[in-house]
Amino acid sequence: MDYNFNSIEQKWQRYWAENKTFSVKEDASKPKYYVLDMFPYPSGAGLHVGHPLGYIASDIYSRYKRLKGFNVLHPMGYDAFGLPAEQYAIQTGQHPKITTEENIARYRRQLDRIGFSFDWEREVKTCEPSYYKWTQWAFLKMFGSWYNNTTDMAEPISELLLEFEKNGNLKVNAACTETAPFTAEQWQGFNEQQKSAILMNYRLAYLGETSVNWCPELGTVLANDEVKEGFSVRGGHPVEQKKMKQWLLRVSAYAGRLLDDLEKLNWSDALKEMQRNWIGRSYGAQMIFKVVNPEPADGSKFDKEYNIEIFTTRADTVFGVTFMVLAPESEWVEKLTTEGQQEAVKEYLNYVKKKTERERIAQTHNVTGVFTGSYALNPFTQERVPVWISEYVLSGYGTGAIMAVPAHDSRDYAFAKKFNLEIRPLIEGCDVSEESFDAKEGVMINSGFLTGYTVKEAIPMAIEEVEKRAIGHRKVNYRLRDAIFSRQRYWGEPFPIYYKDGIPTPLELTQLPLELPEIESYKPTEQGEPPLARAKNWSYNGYSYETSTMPGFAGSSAYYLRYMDPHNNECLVSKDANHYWRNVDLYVGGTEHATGHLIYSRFWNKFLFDLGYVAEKEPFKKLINQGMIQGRSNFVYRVKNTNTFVSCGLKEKYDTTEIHVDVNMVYNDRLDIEAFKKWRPEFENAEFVLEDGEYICGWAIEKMSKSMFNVVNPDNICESYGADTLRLYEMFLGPVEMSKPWDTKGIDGVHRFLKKFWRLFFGGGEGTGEFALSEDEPTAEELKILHKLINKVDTDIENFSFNTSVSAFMVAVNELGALKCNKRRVLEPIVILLSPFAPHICEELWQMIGHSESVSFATFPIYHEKFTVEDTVEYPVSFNGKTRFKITLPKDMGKGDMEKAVLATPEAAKYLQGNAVKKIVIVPGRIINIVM
RNA sequence: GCGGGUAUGGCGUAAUUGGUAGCCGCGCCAGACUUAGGAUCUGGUGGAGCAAUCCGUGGGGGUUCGAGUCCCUUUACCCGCACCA
Repeated sequence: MDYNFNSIEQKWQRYWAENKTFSVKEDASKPKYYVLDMFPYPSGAGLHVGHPLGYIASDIYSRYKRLKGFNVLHPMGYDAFGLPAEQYAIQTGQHPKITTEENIARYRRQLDRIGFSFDWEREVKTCEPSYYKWTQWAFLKMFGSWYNNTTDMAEPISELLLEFEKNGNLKVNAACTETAPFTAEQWQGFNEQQKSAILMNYRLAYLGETSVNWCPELGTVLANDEVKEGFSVRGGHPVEQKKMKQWLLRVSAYAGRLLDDLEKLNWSDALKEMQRNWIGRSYGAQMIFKVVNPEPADGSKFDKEYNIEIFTTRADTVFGVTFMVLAPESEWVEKLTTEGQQEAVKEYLNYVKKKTERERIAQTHNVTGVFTGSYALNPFTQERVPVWISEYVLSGYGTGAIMAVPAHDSRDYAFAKKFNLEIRPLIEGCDVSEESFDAKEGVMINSGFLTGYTVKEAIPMAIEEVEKRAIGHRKVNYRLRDAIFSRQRYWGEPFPIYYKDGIPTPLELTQLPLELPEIESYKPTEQGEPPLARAKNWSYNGYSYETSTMPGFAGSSAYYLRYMDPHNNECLVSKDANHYWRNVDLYVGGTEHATGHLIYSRFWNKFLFDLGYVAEKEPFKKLINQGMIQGRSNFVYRVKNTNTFVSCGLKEKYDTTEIHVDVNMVYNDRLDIEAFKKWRPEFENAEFVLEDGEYICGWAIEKMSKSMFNVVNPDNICESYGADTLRLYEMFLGPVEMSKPWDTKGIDGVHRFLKKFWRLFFGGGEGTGEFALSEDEPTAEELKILHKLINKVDTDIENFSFNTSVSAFMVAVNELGALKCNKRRVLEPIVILLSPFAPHICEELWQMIGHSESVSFATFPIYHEKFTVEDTVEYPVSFNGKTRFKITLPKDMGKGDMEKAVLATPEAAKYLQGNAVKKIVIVPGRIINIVM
């Protein structure tokens, strides 16, 4: 009987669906295990062979854990809000919901064909009101919370209100937007608008006027992780900075915890490092520099005293400050610009404003700046230093102002050189004539009380002195900024907020979900308002709703929680379900979410943890980043101005143009000429110059995409080889974490393995006869093969090393084939072992063996060492590290006896040639080395 | 510029974690069945040499009886961040 994978796979996919084989419920009698894939955005292009790589790996792991007796939660869903569907809607007028539903249906068909063990009853789609109700709910919870730095957690804003009424904000230690101090009396005197504005400074989801990444092409703002090198990640359109009022999430409040808790996670070092850099913690001091009146004669501007506050990690270098620099956007700029410098500063600010983000990046080391006319006093030396403005100081980091120490900071150095400012070295023996000395090492000079100390000693001493003199304080700074949370788009979650007399007011929780209204066109309005402004009769008792929608990461931030209890209409996830499933044990997905989704999700989870809604501090315990599968493109070579194509090996002899050719018409780099002629009308009469009667195509590794004609569709692979072969082959290609090009060539080897395996059940590798298993006792040799395999597969799966497991299966099947072994007691356990990798064929064989239940309910076989351990060991014998001969010795022989046995051999005498033995190194079970 | 990673046959990779380098597969070579089919099966396949043997894990150095594995140094490629004070 032949291995008919098509009918087998259809049969079992139907069986799993009908019997709901993979449906799970909370079950206190079993340990839980939660395996999650990053859910896909259902794009119009469908799946290519690269997409399922991670899904296959996680599916193998899920099935394996099930065999090991775990209650496995393994769900799947769709990140269904997003730009492409909306762009399509703008062009065609078709509702994005329709496009999205069509794409989801296609994804589902493709996924089903690969035989995943998802519990589809738990499917979520972020665009459904029953789902985004809980996205909106979380937003309202954030709106209603503030971050208490003293308790280091989020707390309800109602408690903050009580405190305001009692003591004002004087005792409040919050992560908030800078707010002027006020007393209880003052608070009570504020009107509604004022109160609302102040509270906004404290809320975790807040409306703020900030400089945002504005993408004119897309007509929306973008978060920092959605912008790369001045272009939008989606679409690649230019992005500029713009001041706008936007909703933000106070992610920065959690920066410290997001960084510290990273330690406990079982993620790759690379990914953790990426998050560390993104959060960017630096320890230092905040310090005040007094501004002194430079021009007393016309100094009406300076009737007030100003303090410039700066942040530095190098407080030890304060004696080397020779000037100060403000960011162009700094609020001090206006205050400190003197009469005489008005024109120059204005001109400079204009110049900066005109530059786009892209230009600033391109001209990174272009030194520009202007003098304000003002001077500040060095708090340690009382020296007067000039205050400058320059774009190299960023308004978004620290205080937007710096003390410049050109001798020990390369940027300050470049600035000082350009504008001829003093460079004062502070470290013994350093040479600053050519470049600055940035390293934190050496002994301080010219530094008052710090002179003579090393840099390492001086930094904490300087900070201490700053605090003692009350001119500043210790400070930890983060690079992580609050996440911009509104998008001027249609296809996203509406904000459950309306504006009552200009005051942003939340809907009641019971009024959720606030559904996305129907509109006639998906474009922004003529006035440049978001598309939702077009909605008719869409208001709350006449008060207009917020017209922005939430960004893509809103829906994906808590979906792993929703899977635990997807149909609950009362809460995001019930306490029971959450306390059973807790968090994700294994999360599989790409690295591209390192600084986006994976930060937001952790933040979101921590916030819900603070409020007591979830049991765990971290959402994803272990994370595996699957590599990308690249495409392997094929080329044909057309001789210029002709319709003649030359084979790759001959192309140097002609003047040719390289043309991408659809890889589906190429086999082992050999072109199917007939298919090629039919591919495009212009090639119908093409002529060919062949090599050995064949047309050989050129090739290159490129991104897998439609335009390169190198997309390999998993459906086609399933059609011609079967899903089990596809699954095995994707794993066999190499470690899951590694990026690699797809090459269909090698797939035959894996397919052959399955056929060989199948044949074992039909006459022990011999024939194609009837199903025939023997009940005979297995021999020691056969048991050894089996138990070696059990051990190997078990440890390999635990280590996520699937490629080596597949190799181990191949070895075992080859060996059993050579022995013509068709014994049930050997083959039955192997069916179980292989079932996570190739579930369809294993289900079929399992049934043929005589089991009535799915192999998914089998138990993983137990490894017995006694079946694999030999009584004798063959040792390679080396002389001074060079292997010379082999000797077989009993396994339990003592080291002394082994030495004697080795030295007694004629070979030993030959290689020793009378030399004295200095020492014999014996590694039991491994090697014997004789040192002469 | 800073940070992280990788480097092994013609190719994808493996190596019980410091112990016989090259498992498994592709490709290639030979053979079998058939007869020119991108089928199947068997055997061979790191390099040099008739051979014993020698050489081999990007390059150079080191530790060790022994290094693909550990340390130093250097080169190439990949990824992330990038005026972060």
